[in-house]
Amino acid sequence: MATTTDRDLERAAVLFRALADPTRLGIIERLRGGEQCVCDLTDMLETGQSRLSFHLKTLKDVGLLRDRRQGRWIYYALDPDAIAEIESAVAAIKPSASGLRVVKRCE
Amino acid sequence: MATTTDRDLERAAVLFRALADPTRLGIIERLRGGEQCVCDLTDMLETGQSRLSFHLKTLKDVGLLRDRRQGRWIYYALDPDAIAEIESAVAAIKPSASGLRVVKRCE
DNA sequence: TTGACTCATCAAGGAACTTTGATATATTGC
DNA sequence: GCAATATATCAAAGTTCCTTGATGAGTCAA
Repeated sequence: MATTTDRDLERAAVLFRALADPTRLGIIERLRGGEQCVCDLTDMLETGQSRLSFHLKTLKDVGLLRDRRQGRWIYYALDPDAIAEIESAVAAIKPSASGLRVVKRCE
Repeated sequence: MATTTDRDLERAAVLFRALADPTRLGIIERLRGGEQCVCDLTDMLETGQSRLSFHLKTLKDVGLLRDRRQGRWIYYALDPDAIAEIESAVAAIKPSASGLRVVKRCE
């Protein structure tokens, strides 16, 4: 089991903070089925354009999304590596088997 | 596959926000091995008392920690149910198998 | 090249979160 | 009861995050 450094905690916190918003979770959910252009997301999420753009950038900045321009549209997609990173961050906070017992008390 | 409601997204965002801080992740990491009293956490995390108390409350308020008083000490422990809740929230953002293909384009 | 369209960026205001130091509360031992 | 200890709570200040409306930049078609 690898040890967790301060830098790991920082990175995990950054990822979790990116997920700490219902609008951004809604974006991610809509990208589960594959990439979407911003126009489709705007329709689906019923949100202002600059607001959506802000949240897309937030997710992209931490590596959760990739984007690609095609003509006048820009397509966003989930980055599977970042999703895997989140899964491992969650695995790192799961109680260990030995943790099911009390292992220490103040004397 | 259950559908995700706005309320689910709200709740998931609340959980992720609680995890979006390195100090709180440090607390959780130290509780993986079992419950600890605040005094031990203060020593380990080298942080001010009121600051630690604030973060413990933040984690407890969203259901991630439980506490119990024993004499003059208060012991905190991870709540396994909340950890499971986080795991399912993460599972809900994983790309679906069909999402590996592009399923829709703007025309 | 002009206009329409799609999206990003910027600035300003407001809201939410965090830290700090001071004070309050509960428990224990004397 | 009193003092000491462990922890919570509160208020004030600082910091970060979010929303909104306005503007800018890239692309296409005529």
